[in-house]
Amino acid sequence: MQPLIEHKWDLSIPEAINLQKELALKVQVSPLDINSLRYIGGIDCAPSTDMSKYFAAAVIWDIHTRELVEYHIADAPLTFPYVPGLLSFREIPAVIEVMKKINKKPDIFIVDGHGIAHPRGIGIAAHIGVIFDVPTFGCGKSLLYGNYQDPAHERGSTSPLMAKGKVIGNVIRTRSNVRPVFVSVGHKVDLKTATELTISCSGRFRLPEPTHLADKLVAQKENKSVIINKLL
DNA sequence: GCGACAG
DNA sequence: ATCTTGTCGC
Repeated sequence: MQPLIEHKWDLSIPEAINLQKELALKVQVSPLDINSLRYIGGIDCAPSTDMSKYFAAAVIWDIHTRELVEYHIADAPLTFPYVPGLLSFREIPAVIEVMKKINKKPDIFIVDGHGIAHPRGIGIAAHIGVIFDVPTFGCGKSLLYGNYQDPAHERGSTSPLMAKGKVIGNVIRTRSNVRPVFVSVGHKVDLKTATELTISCSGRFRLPEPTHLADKLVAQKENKSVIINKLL
């Protein structure tokens, strides 16, 4: 897979913010039938120990068999600082590299991070969706933007994530009595479908299976040879 | 001006 | 993201 929209990544912070405002205009929130989704992509990233580069892991998980069908890892130089709201500029260069290795294009991608639940409406999940023009949504482990009431403690409970009087995502309890995850649309999908998919991909862990697997895979970054056994 | 602040 | 032990609970 290759990005359809290409732009510079070595930008100053003000330039990056302006680019986000432009790209935010291209974000599409549209209905997507959950029954048409079988191959679910999962993406997660992590910096190298020496902080000189960033690794990105991509997995493809079959929601029918509930098994991993493909996985890859890649890296790219780390050039951008961590600034809340500008995570895309640190991680997407590595994501572009793993995407190049994907053989079977997934029906949708779940990205570790936020979608439109972002100060300018374009978190990393939305940014990836826009430049690759594929369905994506974000599943973050903590809050970046918005307000919410804690959802009930039972698995499957949800509570709307709000900002400026609008619903920008859902806070979802994927496991009973465990901290919830923050789901927001990225591109070419609707919140209801993203929410239902998150719940149907979860159960064993706090994170939905695709993201959980990508998380475990990227954690093996520096030793990428002994991973196969431990992952399957 | 004072907090908040994905990974 | 990462530095970190034991411990509580399903």
